[in-house]
Amino acid sequence: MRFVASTMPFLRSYKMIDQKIYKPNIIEPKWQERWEKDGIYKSDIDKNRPKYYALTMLPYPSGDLHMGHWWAMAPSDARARYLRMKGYNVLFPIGFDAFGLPAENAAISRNIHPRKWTYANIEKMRKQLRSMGAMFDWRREAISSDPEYYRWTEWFFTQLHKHNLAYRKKAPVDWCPKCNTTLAREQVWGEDRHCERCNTPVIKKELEQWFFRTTSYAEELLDFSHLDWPERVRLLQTNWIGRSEGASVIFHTEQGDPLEVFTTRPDTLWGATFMVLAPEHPLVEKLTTSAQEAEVKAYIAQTLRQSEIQREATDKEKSGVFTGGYAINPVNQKRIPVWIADYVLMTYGTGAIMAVPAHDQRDFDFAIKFGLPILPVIDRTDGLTKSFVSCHSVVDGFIDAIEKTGFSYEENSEGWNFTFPVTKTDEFIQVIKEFIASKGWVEVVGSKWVFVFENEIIVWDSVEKDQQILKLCVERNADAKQYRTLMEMLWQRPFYRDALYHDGYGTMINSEEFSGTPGDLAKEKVIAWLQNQGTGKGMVNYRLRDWLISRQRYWGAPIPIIYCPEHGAVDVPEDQLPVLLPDDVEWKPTGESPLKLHPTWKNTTCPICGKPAVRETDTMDTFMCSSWYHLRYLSPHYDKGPFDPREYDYWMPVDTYTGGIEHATMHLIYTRFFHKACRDMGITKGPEPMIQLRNQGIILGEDSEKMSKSRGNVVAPDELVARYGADTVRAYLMFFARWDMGGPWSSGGIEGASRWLRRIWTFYQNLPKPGKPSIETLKNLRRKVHQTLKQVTHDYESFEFNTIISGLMELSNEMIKAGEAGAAGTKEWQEALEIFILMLAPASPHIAEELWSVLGKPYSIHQQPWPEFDPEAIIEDLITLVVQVNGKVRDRIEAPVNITDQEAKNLALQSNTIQKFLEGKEPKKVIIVPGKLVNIVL
RNA sequence: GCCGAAGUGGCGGAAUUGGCAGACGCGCACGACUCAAAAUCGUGUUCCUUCGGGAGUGAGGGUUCGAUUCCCUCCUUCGGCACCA
Repeated sequence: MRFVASTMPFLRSYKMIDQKIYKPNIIEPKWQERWEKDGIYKSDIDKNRPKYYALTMLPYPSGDLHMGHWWAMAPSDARARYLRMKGYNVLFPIGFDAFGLPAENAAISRNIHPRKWTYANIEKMRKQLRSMGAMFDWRREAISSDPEYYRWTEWFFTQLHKHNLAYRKKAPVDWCPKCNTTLAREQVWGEDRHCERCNTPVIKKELEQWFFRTTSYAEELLDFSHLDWPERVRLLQTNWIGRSEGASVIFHTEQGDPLEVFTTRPDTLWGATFMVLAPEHPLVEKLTTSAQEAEVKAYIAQTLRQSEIQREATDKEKSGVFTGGYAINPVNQKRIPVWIADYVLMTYGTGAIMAVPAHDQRDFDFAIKFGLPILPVIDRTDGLTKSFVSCHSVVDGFIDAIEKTGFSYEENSEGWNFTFPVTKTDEFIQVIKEFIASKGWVEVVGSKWVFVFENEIIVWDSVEKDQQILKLCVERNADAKQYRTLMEMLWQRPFYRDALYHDGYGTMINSEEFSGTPGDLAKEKVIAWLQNQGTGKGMVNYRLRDWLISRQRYWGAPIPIIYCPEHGAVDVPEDQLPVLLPDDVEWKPTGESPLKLHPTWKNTTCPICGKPAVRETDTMDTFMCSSWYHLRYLSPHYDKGPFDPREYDYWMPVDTYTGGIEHATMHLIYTRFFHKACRDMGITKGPEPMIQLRNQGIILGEDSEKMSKSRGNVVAPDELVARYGADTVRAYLMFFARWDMGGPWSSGGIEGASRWLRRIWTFYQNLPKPGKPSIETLKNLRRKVHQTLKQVTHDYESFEFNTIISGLMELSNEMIKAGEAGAAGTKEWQEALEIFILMLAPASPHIAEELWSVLGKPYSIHQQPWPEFDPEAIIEDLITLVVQVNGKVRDRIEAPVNITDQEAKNLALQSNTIQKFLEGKEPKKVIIVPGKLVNIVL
């Protein structure tokens, strides 16, 4: 009895038994029953009408329909209803994504069977869904945990396996210790790599698991040309798939083993001064010399341990060890050391890299830390050139001389910092040469790399020169002894830092015959050359991984595989599908599938040889179920295949798919992969499963935080429906925010929507008496009606639900005013009454049906055609001519709509208000926007 | 760090193409009805003002007769990715 005070109007209305008071709790169930009985929302194949498949993401049966479901579904339903009125044969189905962990967790904590828990929840949610008054065709309801459904989930697995798109491999996989199962990469979130469902940090486990070859479709998944999807989702998917173009280059170890690397920068090959392998790389053992063995083994052990306890995100410091082994750089035959480091991942590329420290930030950090040689091989594109001149390096008179030549500098206690364009380098060196002290040197860095000594000028253009120059420096200043490379020495001077490293595409330098190749051609030229030499080739790499689908849980579709000692992994024959889940299992979380611990379930015989064999005991990721539910809706009870091909040919593809953005890199990639794989197996047709996608935003609690039970900010739709009625909740949800944005809930706002519907109700129940309206009144009324119709039609097409309701609110305000002005009883009046209710029908279907019948119109409003606006009617005959002086609005003049520019100008100049602002001056210029505005420039 | 989106009254938000900023609603104030309250209806509501006006769409600059809208720089918030070679 929380709402005693506010339910008062309803309570009173019961007592008064007054038909004229709006009672949504009476009319809503009444119409829902009638619609159900008459079957007005049955969607059957009808080749005479254009089809429209409107799909909303299916809910998980958690047991409660929350505000997010309403926010996602109610406006989608309104739009589906609008399309139906537009003449489409609309399919708007519903079902349940009914497999999954929460059911099993409930079983563990409350000792209820997952099936019982799930189906009780479904029953409850069906009731809640019905209260929404949506046009779901319940005959097409599909539940993924029904054997008649998962029979086909298993069947799809078998098909994928037969076509080599499903495979089994041992791999380090992400494991959630709380959910006691493996997770797909997409289900691991955040910096601390936690489980998407329960937030527990995941650990790595080495397990034999089933995968789908999503990577085979990486390139095609990047093609969105057949899709009308939000840019945001396309971008998320594009980044997730992570295409990078480059080359595969084959290095060789000194012992002669090929060592393949992937690089996006083949143009930097001459700057590859060392190599780094992932600690798990197969060649590590062979490369490691006995002297380095202990260190290497310790490092490998450390990284393995680290990956289990999670690498600290704060620990960005590079680590690694030298193997003692060397490789040969194939472009210049130079011998370069091979290291191992955990910044190279075994799971990307080949698990080995060529390190180009001068042009890759990570390699640079690594080289600086371990004193490895760094050689710039790409010219800077910004021409940044720097030189620090110590006062000990030059003799008296230097600074006067350099000033005379026009160089500017910053002075500090040690000397002078120069920054100048690369074109002035020679001039700079000339002056330095003249004033260089015998125990000094001066270096130029950035766009040129030159060291000036008393007797010679040395250009730093090779790794050999690095050491040679360093030696000369040490001779002059013993402090330099501590540095292993020139770059390490230069790095100590903060002034230089921004000039030492860059990763831009500039002209190649220090690269033998390729030196001088411009940056925009460098990559392709080197790739062509590598290909010619047989040492490499162009290659594309993707960040996307294959989809790990094994789950060590009970409540999912079993993976239909039998392991035979003789024949290996054998598919369960199609006529034996589905592999049914046993009912009697132990829930205790052990880290093994409960199916594995069942005493008999896994024992079977090999379909090939008939000898004893065991079943796969893992179940499938539930994203597998949701990858094809849009197909099961077409014929949920069909038993000759996953779907009835006649239904498929009529309804597919999905025309509009609505749901949350959180699925961008999970469900929405999986379902596209699934469709394309099925297409290649001859099961589905067309390039894509869902043509148009629109995402709703998220509704937050009133405190602007995510709704959650623990926060106590959950707004329950059931309570709102009981208090205000579904029509009000629907209208308010459409009104209160942009659908694609969402935002914090406002309990005050819904009162506004409630008032509005009550006002409409009262208005239609007590229509004003006919009067003597002016022609103007009627014309204005009709204009407003048709303008609103045009706008609302447009807004339904483009998912702008909030302006649909505000437009209808405006119109209803106008209609009330027109009624007061005596418009009742005219044909314009009647038209307004009807069109308004027709436009309201998709948003608030029950009140619309009731008021439609009050108008004496035939049942059902939801089978009426959407009205067409009259282009003649929307034309204004008076415009407000805005008159500006110097861009500021100074006057507004009513003028006929067809006013000429000259007339508009005259009218503006004649206005008394404007005269005042002109102050007798002659306008310099008059800008006229026809029918809108005059701007007088003084 | 990289990529992306968004910043408009007290609040949610509106503004077809660069052309009247703040539609519609909430809230608030005042008034009507009422013994009273609720509900309902009406009026007002960006800020400042010397009542002439002036300022104003995160901040600063630019293009333009004219910028919430286009361009540049920056700030804040949110989302995604994060040693991806």
